[in-house]
Amino acid sequence: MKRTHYCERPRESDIGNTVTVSGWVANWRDHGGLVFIDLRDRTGIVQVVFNPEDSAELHERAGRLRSESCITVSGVVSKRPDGMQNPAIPTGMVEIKAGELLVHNESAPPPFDVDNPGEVSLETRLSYRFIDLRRPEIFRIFHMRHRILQTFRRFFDEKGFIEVETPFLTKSTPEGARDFLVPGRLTPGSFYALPQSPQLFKQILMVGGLDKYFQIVKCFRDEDVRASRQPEFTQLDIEMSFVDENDIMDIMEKAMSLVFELAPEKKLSLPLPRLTYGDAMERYGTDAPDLRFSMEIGDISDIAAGCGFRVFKNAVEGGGCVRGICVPGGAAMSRGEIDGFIEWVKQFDLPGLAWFKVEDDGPAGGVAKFFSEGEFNSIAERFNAKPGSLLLFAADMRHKTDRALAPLRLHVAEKMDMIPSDKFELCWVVDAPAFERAEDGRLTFPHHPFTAPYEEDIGLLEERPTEARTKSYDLVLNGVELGGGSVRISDPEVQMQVFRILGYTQDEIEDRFGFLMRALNHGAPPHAGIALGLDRVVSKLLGIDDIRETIAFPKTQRGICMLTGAPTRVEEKQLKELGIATSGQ
RNA sequence: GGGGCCGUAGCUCAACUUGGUUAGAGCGUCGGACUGUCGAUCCGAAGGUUGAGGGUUCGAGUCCCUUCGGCCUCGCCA
Repeated sequence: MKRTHYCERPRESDIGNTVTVSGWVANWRDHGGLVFIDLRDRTGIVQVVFNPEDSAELHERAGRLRSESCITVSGVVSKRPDGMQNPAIPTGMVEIKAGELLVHNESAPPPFDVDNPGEVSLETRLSYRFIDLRRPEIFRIFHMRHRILQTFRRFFDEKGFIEVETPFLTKSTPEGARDFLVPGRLTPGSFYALPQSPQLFKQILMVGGLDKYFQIVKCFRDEDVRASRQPEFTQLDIEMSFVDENDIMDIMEKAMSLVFELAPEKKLSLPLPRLTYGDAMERYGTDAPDLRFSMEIGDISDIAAGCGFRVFKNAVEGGGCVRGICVPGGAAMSRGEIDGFIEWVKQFDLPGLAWFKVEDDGPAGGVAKFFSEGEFNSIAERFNAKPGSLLLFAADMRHKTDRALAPLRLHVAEKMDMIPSDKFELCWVVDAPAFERAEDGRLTFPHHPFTAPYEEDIGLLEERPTEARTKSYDLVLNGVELGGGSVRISDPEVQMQVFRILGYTQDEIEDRFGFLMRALNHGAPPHAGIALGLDRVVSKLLGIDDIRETIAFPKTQRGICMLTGAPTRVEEKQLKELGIATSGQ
């Protein structure tokens, strides 16, 4: 008995035809006489009727069927009796009168109800992912993921890109995220690392003349798991030769607009807005701004410097700043709600917030009394604050004010219901600096050390490294970084200079990046590229917050696969072979 | 590494203010009835090391400590 139709297919036009359907028992209703089986496959549900008058033997076997058993049934598609139709399902006008039944595999009682899962914990669902995946809404996620991947593949193929696979067993790079290591059996004491991204390989492919490369590829980073982060995740990786930053942004925008057509309610307007990294940091306090609402961060350090409020004055005199947001309608908030915000920002290591309300006759409450009328007017003007607004200020070093204000802006907006949930604000954040000063004073990089600075900023690299801008671009959607890229350094002198500024010795450069330096000395073309976090693209397009929902077999917060239990201990023999000793535990 | 929430039947939850007899409910499961249901209905039953271990107490699901696991978050994520 071979399947002829998917469960959702039989309709009134099929009445009288014999069909064979396969699937899982979604529900069973035994009336003593009639037995009804709702049969489910990935397309939907169809009702099968077993009538003892047709076959007593078949009816008896059907009566023993239970949820989630896997069966194949054939029978005649029949019109349901009047009044017995079910308009809730597409096949609800018909039913299959069973003539033959094949039970492939009975199911033990499922740990949760597939069609009414309620609020089953992710833990349980992932342990029984094979049951969870039978749910129509879960199938829809993976079908969408498939379509997004196929859309990208088709698009880049049509544009002349070549998909090339790069190695998973590769070289550890101590900078960046922590590596997953794989011991090399033939080279005891040596380790491969799983790639954090195929970055250097794709650059080498450009030097090799591939010209246009793409890959949909797993990347691995051994950092703490979050709802938006998995230790292994999928990137859409792109690299092109003889192009500049605009070419990459242009082609990516076209690809994204195609993908967005898969969710027709989410329209994109092209070209996407671009804002500079400096602008984003100034106005939103983050390099991944959420543009669905305004409530931009304002800076009143100049006014605060001369005001009578010691906390503000001291902050500015100590090299810090005073920055804040203006909450329209926030003056209606109670003292308790405002105190709630003050408590909330403490998780970002900010001591608190200063605040006052703007009323018809001037400032009120909080720190209002410390400001002259002139100072108040300047502040109100800067924020364009209307009566009824609430002003919230953070006074501290710039990196600390912004670390708190950026999430506070989102937090308040959510509380005030200012975020239109159907809006999709995609933008580019460009021109990130080549270097950033870490809190311990060391130089790091916002992107990676292969990012090309603007020619006119190369002179700044040595003297004022944090002011040198790069030809970089991050793609940001509703406050989430979907991906980023840059024009790469193709001049070996510049690359060497960047490594030296980062403090690498000649030996270290040769040891870690010797192959790159050699490539850059053998006819490297100008090249640029980008990588997108596909799990995030998929979840955003589906309106899902947790990327685990879009990954077939994701890891838990401790990096454990609930299905297999990995990672697990291995046999002593295996370790010995690899020359590895574990330290106790 | 830090902070927080959670863990009770297969699943989702309850057991209160203040520790008190035999830890309950819905769904599911099992048995029975039923020829038009579709989250079927009705009758009945089984099902618990309250995540684990220790402590306080006459008495612990409840309080304390440790531990395991899940989730959120800061740090981390070139």
